[in-house]
Amino acid sequence: MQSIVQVYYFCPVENKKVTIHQLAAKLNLSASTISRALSDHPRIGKETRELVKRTAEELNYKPNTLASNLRKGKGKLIGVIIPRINRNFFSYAIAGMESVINPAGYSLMICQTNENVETEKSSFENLINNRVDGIIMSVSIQTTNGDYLQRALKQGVPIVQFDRVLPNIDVDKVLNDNLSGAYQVTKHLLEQGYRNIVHFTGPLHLNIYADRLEGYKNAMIEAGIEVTSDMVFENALTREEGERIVNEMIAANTLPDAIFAASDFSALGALLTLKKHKIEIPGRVGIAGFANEPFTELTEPGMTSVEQHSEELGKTSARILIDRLESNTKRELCSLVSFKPKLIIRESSLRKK
Amino acid sequence: MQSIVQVYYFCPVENKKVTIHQLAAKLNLSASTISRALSDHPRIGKETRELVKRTAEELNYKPNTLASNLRKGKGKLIGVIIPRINRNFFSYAIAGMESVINPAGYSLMICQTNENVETEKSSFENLINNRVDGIIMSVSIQTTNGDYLQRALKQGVPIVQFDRVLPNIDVDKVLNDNLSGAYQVTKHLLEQGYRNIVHFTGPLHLNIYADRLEGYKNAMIEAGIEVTSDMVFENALTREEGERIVNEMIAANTLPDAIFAASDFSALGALLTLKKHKIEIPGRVGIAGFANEPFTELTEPGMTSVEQHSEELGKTSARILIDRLESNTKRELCSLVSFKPKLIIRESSLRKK
DNA sequence: TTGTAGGCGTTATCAA
DNA sequence: TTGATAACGCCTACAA
Repeated sequence: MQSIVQVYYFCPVENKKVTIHQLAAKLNLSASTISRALSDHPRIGKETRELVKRTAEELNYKPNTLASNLRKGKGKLIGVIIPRINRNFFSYAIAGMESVINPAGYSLMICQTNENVETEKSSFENLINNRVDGIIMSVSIQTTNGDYLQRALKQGVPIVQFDRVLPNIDVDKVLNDNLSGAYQVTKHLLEQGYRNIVHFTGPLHLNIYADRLEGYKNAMIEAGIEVTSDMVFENALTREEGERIVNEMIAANTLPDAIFAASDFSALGALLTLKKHKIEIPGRVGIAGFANEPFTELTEPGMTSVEQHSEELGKTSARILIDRLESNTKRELCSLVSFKPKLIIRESSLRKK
Repeated sequence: MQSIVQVYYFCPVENKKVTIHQLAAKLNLSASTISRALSDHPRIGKETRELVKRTAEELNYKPNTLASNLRKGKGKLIGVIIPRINRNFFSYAIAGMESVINPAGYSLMICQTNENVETEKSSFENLINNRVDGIIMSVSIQTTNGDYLQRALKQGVPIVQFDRVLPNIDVDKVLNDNLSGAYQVTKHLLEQGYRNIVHFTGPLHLNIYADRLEGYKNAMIEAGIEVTSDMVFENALTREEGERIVNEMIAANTLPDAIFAASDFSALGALLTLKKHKIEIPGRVGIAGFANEPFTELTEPGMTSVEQHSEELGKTSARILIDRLESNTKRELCSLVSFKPKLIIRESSLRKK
């Protein structure tokens, strides 16, 4: 990689800041009249309004949202905190939020934590200090408790948690039914004749991984299979971990019948490693992931996974928040919405054809 | 998909907003003293400062950034406008920006336009009205001119354009050398013995597609091959378009030797369609994309593409902007930085082994 | 229909 | 070291 730097001519700056007072002076009106004209207040002459708007345009007036929000006490702004914006699940969730929030006249302030709890806290503070109307969030992998949220809650800033949520905190929550998703996957694997099914999971303080583990266990127990601790791999979310674990299994000659990973990425690592070693999928080992990342459709064999309706989750989260913001009556209840995810069966787990 | 709704108990709100005046009253100090204490002003007693900070903590005081920014005239906030946050290129560019901007004490306000020029304009207005210190942006596919930027520029809000930039607008620019990237790809295909190479491209008013087309043409001409208009497909950026075009080629029996797509997605559509028809890649048709999306590594055969160093682009854009913000001397020049992208050769174009 | 006055929460200036 | 005052730009009673 190489970088070249060139320079060229520049457009000069006129540094005059136009306010409603400038407009007022120019038009021999009062600032309040300008304010009313610009905000389509009813009590104003039609001609005045148009004159003001025209002049504002000419002078390149830009309303100062800061001042306006400060004065009004609030400003149609919603904060979003998520672990990563480049995860399919989250980016579609954001698209869903936008589709609800923008038409309602709000804007979004998006923060990503990169799975870092300190970043999460400071983003949260930042949003609160910027006086957002509400916050929609999904916690990082490192986050174990929500004490830092409590104080904001008391201040009356509504929070909606989605997907990865914290226990013991009374806010609206929008979830996937991870237990059901994992149960569906595991049951499917069992139906395909796999018996010794292992599970790749993540930090179990996070609801999503705890629930997926639970769903897996439920299906196994239902099939009369005991789940022992050596069947559950806890730090197994990344492609690299998936590769590492499968390599170890191959070396130790302990390959299971099937792998159900709580992450598509570790499932990918497993799949690629098995392929590299010419181990047949789904014949010798079946594979299933979770989240239906776009690449699951492209691997060979295609990877069985679980679709989580992320856009719907985003929409619902946004609707609940806006509902709370716009209903003046203070409600005493929180809602808990849960979406049932959908098993997407592909060849990686289809032993019986 | 199904959704269940439940409700449960709720945590009540204490709706008292704490300001520096509350703190002042409580401590029998003046608001200015509180302000100074909280912002670590030098002219303040150590004990007072600690007392104030402790009390602020106790009362759950949150500084009002709006008020502070309004008063100070500015607020350590940088706006980012991009087409889509879930494109690998852009999400890594953002990661790069964050890595520079956060340590410098700024925050990011991220807006995605979904390739819609109206959304782009309103996001832009919104950022300006929120008095961001500067804006880093990449325009949408629909954007053909930057008139709406000019007025903001005159107001002195610095703008850095990256990747997809507009001509005739004097701002700092950070680019990929798309011409070089496309030239490298095409030359590589030629070296592999492909002759009849077609090009999938996008709207040619966008620098990135115009430049890639140019690079492709340069290499072809250099090899003594004339590029005729039927060799260039203009609306060919999506997977669906890639599929459609290749299907038509197959039906019309006009398959080329190789396809160089300006987008990995249309290259993917082409690749999958060829595979479906059992047309050999790279034997019968060679394929190359652009952007090195993660899936290019996973297709079979792996897809040749071009890595664009998006994180570096993001970092550089951020550095240039911050530099401009923090250098008090007004500079008369804009910089133009260009990164040379890197050809990533995979099997989809490797006819000679 | 328009103007006046005051304040949103903070900080900078000046004085004490 | 601290306090009083004014102002950032806007909005909203209230008065005219």
